[in-house]
Amino acid sequence: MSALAQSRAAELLRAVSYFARLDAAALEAVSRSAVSHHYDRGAVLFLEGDPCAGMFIVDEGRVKLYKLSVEGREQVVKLMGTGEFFNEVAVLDGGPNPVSAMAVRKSRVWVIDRNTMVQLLTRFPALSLAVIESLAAHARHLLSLVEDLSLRTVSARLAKLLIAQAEGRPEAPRRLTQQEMAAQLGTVREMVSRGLRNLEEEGIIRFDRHRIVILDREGLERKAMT
Amino acid sequence: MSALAQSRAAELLRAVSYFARLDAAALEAVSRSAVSHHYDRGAVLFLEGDPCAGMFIVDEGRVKLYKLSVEGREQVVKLMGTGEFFNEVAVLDGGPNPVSAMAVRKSRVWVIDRNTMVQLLTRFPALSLAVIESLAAHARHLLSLVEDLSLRTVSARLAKLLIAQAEGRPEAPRRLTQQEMAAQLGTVREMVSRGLRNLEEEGIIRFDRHRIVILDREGLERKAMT
DNA sequence: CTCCGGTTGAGACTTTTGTCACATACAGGC
DNA sequence: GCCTGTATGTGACAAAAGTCTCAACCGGAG
Repeated sequence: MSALAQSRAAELLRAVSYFARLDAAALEAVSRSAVSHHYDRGAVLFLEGDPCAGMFIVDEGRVKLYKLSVEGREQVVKLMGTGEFFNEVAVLDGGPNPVSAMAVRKSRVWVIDRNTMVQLLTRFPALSLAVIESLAAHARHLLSLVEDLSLRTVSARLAKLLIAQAEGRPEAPRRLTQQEMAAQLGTVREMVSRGLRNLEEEGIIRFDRHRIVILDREGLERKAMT
Repeated sequence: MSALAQSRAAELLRAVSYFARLDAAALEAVSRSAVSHHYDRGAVLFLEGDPCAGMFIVDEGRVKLYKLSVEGREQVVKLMGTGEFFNEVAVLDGGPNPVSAMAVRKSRVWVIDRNTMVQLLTRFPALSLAVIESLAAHARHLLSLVEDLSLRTVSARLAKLLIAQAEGRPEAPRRLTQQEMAAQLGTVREMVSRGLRNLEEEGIIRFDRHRIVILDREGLERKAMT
């Protein structure tokens, strides 16, 4: 938890996609306000319902935003990677954090407290545009999640996830455990296990020592729509 | 589809909550750009997947934003009333409309096409703040919808809906059909019928000639959390 | 008053999803 | 190689949600 050296901060921030269009003054102001935090895998950044924890920007690592049911089932809302904002909603409306956040691996983030962020937004209109873009992307993602949860079966959601994983990075085979997939799909591990088994029996996927190989992309896409 | 007389438009816009803080110049610019449309009950304003239909502001009436499954089941995403924005997401990211929109009763709306809206946003930073607020509210609502769909039973969602209806307007008894409730809850009419029946048997609600009366608010809230 | 469309109540049944309980299987650490 | 914690496969069930079908009800329009 240390203030960033100015030049270093500005340089890092420039790499953040949403900040790309900001002028030097704005960048400098943002970097002066940001505090860098570090979290180990599994560390909780903040909890849903707590007072606004401020604006977060991922520098490096991976953070999951999630909700828990009373019985302890987890729904992952979104995974945030380098250069992405999160918790804008609480910052902007002043309400409590709408979700919980946990590092899924060693991560470094910048935090800007709510008051500071609000001032920055009024001083630098270009920053507003950056936040608007981030919010719009967030909203579009949530709408698609609502559609999936309400109108698609678990197997269809699973097929979609496999497709997304595949095109996300053809190389970086960050393999998810079935438990992680289940949390993203809003179901339980067993359903994922059975879903994968079915896809394998139908010849749509194949397992190469625990890595999933897509044999029939067409078929998978067909599954994904229903 | 007619351009608004300037003074009238500005006056109406001033009543829109999100525009409350705008100065006269901004209001004037917005009103000059807005075109008023009228839709009868059941009319479709735009469809999901079509190219951005522009920014919409409800003047009067009620518009539902919804998604349809391939089998035709409907999930209502949000109901928009007087003074609320919608379709900001498509306007801001330039993508297709993320949902469909239909008037649930005779409605009048203002429409601002995407290019115009983008120009307005850069010219009037205060307008950006208004859009940000609207987006944040939208996102918070969607997060709660995701939570409900993924982590709550249909009966819990129903209980929540009854509570929301009750405090929405204690007087205006806009009564929903079971079909409409089902579409909001992401389920089918029969489930709503049974859910209501159960609540009645448990003495939590009562029917006063098709109007629902809450007898045990506590009990209802208990149902709503599980 | 009567007819008619939209709405509601209900039973029987199917499908989907989630739970429980174990048996393997696998990857490192030692 | 042997342990051990995590990850996975699976069957048997239980519960939740959805489908199908029909009867009954209700509130205007004519």
